[in-house]
This record gives sequence, structure tokens and C-alpha cells, in this order.
Amino acid sequence: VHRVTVLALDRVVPFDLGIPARVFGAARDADGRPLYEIQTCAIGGATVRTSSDYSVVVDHDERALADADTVVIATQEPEGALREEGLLDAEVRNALQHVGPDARLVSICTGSFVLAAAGFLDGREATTHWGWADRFAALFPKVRVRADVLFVDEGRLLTSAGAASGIDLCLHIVRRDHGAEVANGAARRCVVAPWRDGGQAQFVERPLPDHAETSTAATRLWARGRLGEALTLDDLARHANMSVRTFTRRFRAEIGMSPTQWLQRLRIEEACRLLESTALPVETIAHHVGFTDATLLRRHMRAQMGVAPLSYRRTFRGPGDAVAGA
DNA sequence: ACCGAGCTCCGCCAAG
DNA sequence: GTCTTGGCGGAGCTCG
Repeated sequence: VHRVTVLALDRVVPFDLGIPARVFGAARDADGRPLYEIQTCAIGGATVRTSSDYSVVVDHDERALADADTVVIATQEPEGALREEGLLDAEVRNALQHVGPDARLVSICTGSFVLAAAGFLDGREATTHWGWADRFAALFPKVRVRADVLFVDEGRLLTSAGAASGIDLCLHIVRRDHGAEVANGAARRCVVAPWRDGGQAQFVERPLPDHAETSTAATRLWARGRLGEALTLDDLARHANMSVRTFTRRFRAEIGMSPTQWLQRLRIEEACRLLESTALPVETIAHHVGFTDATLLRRHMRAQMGVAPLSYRRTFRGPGDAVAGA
């Protein structure tokens, strides 16, 4: 089992502190056995104040960092010397000494300030909460800050943007460790979308020389932009410059579902968005997201979420809600 | 609710 | 020997 140790520092943000335990804890192998063991530690094993109106009691002190395969620095709003000069408190610095040389280092939100101040991020790309990106860049000129992504994967060092992107990052790590299928299972247990790769590149991966050409990422972006068209497997494979067989194989390995499953999911997602935010007729929406027919949209929505398009719109808008046009 | 033509998915396997 | 590729075929699915 892979051991994940979460370090909770003073004024930790409870939401973010809970993310690793929840997501890694949801990662199971085919027989349902947990793939990660999560422990939470604090300096001196002391009670930790949170950013909210309560404190947390942990079971471990910083020595728990020593046998961690992965160390997660939970969100802590930078204060004092860290905020002003980018310097770590002596006790935090000492605690980080326990981290093994091969441990993977992960930060959520402003936890990246700690990693940067400790020098781990020098010469690397990293991200942090967008509201802190300028301060971060000013304090740590040796770090290349990306403010426009959900997370950055530098291999042994991974940083995520604000709050919920910590979930995306943890899922990404599970995907890296155990494949997309396992990661999707964890996402399902957490009742969270297994894949957020919006319009822009929302994460940056360490450029692996061979990985870039073999990935279906570019084709997914391309397909996303032409949802309304009738895309066949051949179209996708051709765009990716792969045989159909290789494309489907890669796709499943990377995303954990088949190309058409993914495409349908996207279509439904977009249809829901339009149902929520516009008053367009179902027929128009169906065509817009690539269904030839409104009945097809109904069939798929029924199958995937058990709701008919109009009743989805109704529950979302509430009754009597005036509708503004598209 | 059902049906058939066509498409998709994936195990298998030979080839690189 | 190990890993990847891609054609084949049939089971299963999708769409009209």
C-alpha cells in the first residue's frame, strides 16, 4: 500500500485538509481493497487551529512524514514571514527534514507557498490559488507560476490551484498510479466528476518526450470544439494520427471510458448547461450538442441521469421562474 | 416496445 | 525477451 501523509499546519483550511483522505481513501483495486493508507500529522502532534472556528486533533507528529510515499501540504493561508518574505518558520523547516528523498510532494491551494519556501519548486512550474499567484510570483522568482490551470504535474512535485482543484489533482495522481479506471471508481465514490478538462488546458503535465505524441488529449480538445457534428471513431482516430484500434486502446487507458461514452457524456453535459442557462427548445439544444433528434437526447438523458430534459430544466430553474432568452 | 443495419469495443494474435 | 501496434471478428450497443 502506498502511504500518503498529510501535513496540517497552523490555520489549515478544513475543506482542503479532508480532500486527500477522501479521494485517496476512495481508490480501490479490483477486489475493493484500499490502495492508499492516509495519515494526518501536525508539528509536535499538537492540536491544529483551522481557518474556521474549530480545531483538529491529529494522531501523528512530523515523524510520520518519514515513511510517506506521498506528502501532501494542506492549504494554509500564508502568514508572517512566509507571506512577507517567503521564509518558513523554523519548526516547519525542521518538520520537512523528515520527508524522505524519494517522497512525492503535493500541495493544495496555497500549500505551494510552503513547498516553494523550502526550495522544492526552484526551476520548476507550479501553481497556486489564483488570488495568491502575484504574491507567489513576487516571493519566489525561481518558480515558474501558472495561474491558469487546475494543477501542475512535475512528476515528483505536484501543485494544485484553489480548493476544489485539490480533488482534481488527487484524482490525477490516482490515475497516474493506477490508471483511469481506478481513478474513475474513486471519483464515483466521491460523487465527483471524474474528468474536468474544460475548454482550455486546465492542467499542465510534465512534458514526457514520448507521452505527448501518444496522447489523445489534442483530439479530445478538437472533438470538444465540434460536438455538434457527427463524429465517428474513424474521424477521431484520423485526427489523432492513429489506427482505430490504437486510438480506442489509448483512450480507454487515459480516460477510463470508451470514446463514445466520453462523447455522450460531454453532449449531455453541454445540453444540461443549455437547459439551465437558456430557454432554447429541446429540439434546438439536441441538434446543437450533436444529437440528430430530440428523442435521442431524451433517450440518453433518461439513461444517464434518469431525468427528461424539460423536467431537468424545471427543477433547475424552479417553478414560475421567468426565462430570459438565449 | 421492439427491430435490424451499422457502428463500436475489445480480446486475441501476429508482426514490428 | 518485453512492449507496442493494428487488423480481425464477434458480442454488444446505437440509432432511426
